[in-house]
Amino acid sequence: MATGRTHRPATRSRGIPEATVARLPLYLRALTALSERSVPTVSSEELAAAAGVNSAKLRKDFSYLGSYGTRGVGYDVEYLVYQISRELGLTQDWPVVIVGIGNLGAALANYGGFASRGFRVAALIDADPALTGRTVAGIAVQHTDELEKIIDDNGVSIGVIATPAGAAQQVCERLVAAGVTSILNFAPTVLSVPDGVDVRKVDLSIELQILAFHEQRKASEENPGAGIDGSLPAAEEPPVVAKRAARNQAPAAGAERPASPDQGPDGDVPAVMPA
Amino acid sequence: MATGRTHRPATRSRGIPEATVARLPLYLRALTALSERSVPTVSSEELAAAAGVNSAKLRKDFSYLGSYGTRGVGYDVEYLVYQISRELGLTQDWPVVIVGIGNLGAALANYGGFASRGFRVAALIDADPALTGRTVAGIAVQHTDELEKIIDDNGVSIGVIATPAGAAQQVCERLVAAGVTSILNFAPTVLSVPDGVDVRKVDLSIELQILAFHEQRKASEENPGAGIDGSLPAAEEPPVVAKRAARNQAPAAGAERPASPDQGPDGDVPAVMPA
DNA sequence: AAATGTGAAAACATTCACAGCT
DNA sequence: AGCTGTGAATGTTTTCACATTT
Repeated sequence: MATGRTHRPATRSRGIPEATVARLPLYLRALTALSERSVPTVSSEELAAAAGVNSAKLRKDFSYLGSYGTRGVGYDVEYLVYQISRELGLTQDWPVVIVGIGNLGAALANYGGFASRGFRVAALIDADPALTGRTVAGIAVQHTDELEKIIDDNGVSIGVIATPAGAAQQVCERLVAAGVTSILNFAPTVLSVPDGVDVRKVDLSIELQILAFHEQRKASEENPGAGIDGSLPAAEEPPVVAKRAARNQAPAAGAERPASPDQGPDGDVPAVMPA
Repeated sequence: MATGRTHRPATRSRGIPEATVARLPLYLRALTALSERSVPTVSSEELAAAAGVNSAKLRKDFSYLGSYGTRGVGYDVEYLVYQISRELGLTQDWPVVIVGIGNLGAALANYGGFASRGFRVAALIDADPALTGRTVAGIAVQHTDELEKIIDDNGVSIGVIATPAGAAQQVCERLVAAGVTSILNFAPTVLSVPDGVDVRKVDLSIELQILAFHEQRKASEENPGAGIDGSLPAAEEPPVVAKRAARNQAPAAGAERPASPDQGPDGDVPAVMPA
């Protein structure tokens, strides 16, 4: 998932495994919930259950942070909340800009989780002049022209891209040039960035496709033999396959594609993007 | 059980590694773009670059699907598009329901990538009576009461949850009871589901927190001195390490020794939710 | 000559199982 | 007695490097 792997051991093995880092937010959320209920301590077993992992993994994860538990007792909730927050860098406030205020960008701006927990939406940016000045989630949308100034004025180092795919790379470059070094990309495109810049990607259609894969497998497990086209082209000639043997109900309006067997790049539906 | 007895080599054996499955959509997108430009063949090197991975990994991934390339030449773009689509189950049409039509749900409904590529939004569902009947992305929002009927009538097996966190588990249970076996969860909560049900999670604030972790590390690399050095003490620490972002800083609760759970609520907000 | 497909090695991640602390 | 912290074992993923095929 994480793109851009530019981390070196440098000195001491100060490196927490990436897989562990990815779970820390999960633990933090579970701990925060416990904290709100004034639960003073929690065992690895309980916390693991709340976070949806197993306890051995959790203990191993925590062991990379240090020894923050008490044998025979468990972990002090408040203390652990603080330690993990610190490890994640959430004890400081991160100003964030969101570029692309379409449906998705607006949803992100309204997302409560942003405002809490160390992140602050410093600005909303969009290329559409019709949007600038309008207010979304209590924040005025500013025009793309201002991008560099906004980044600079606010000391922004984290940017969120929620533009159409076609605009993403360009926006990315401007963000990076202006000083942003971490990007959360919602546009369905691969961003190329210089070393030292981190990119994380959230891609709806990829998630759905992964689900479809497993769903299909479930189906064929119950009903083997119903597979599509069992014939295995044992590496024959790569023919211009007549694709999509539509065997299902009619798709919604015009998502069909003409599969002319003779030639033609025939539009495979473009990788569309978020609004 | 069952499964596992592979007759012959060469063919796809059961069990494509999960890491590979997660990359197939990426390859598919890159291939689709090539297809649109009428590029007939592509090498592992080129395709890997377009997908943002390295070529050895790509070849290994493809080797799990079968031998679809031609040595000395590369891969036939159209053919590979078809093979990967088939493997992912995209040669059939998957009806999907979206539950929770707030900001996020609406954004998802409008997301173009949904309609294309084998997915079809079969229904939008929300608990708010004020919304039902209203149209979003050309689809009428229906009330939660209809959930079971909708699932059943449309043969839905994939559900998307975009409700507030508090409602997610309940919605999940109803979806599962009605026959849904794959869930894409946008609510920031851990869903518990019976065996056989797949859940994937998309969590904005987790992604941001992971970025913050790396961002923090970058900052302390340039500006050692006030870093997070794990071997040392907890207690206070001079926040505001970042080069940029010298804005506010967060709470920073006491967190001395793990002992007194007396105080706690430092106005820590709940794990908020979308919509 | 060019590029795939794949064993084998290396790196990384998870799980086990228990010694050691409270 | 209970629960953490961690080496060792196991499993998974990535990378290497090259024989094989066109």
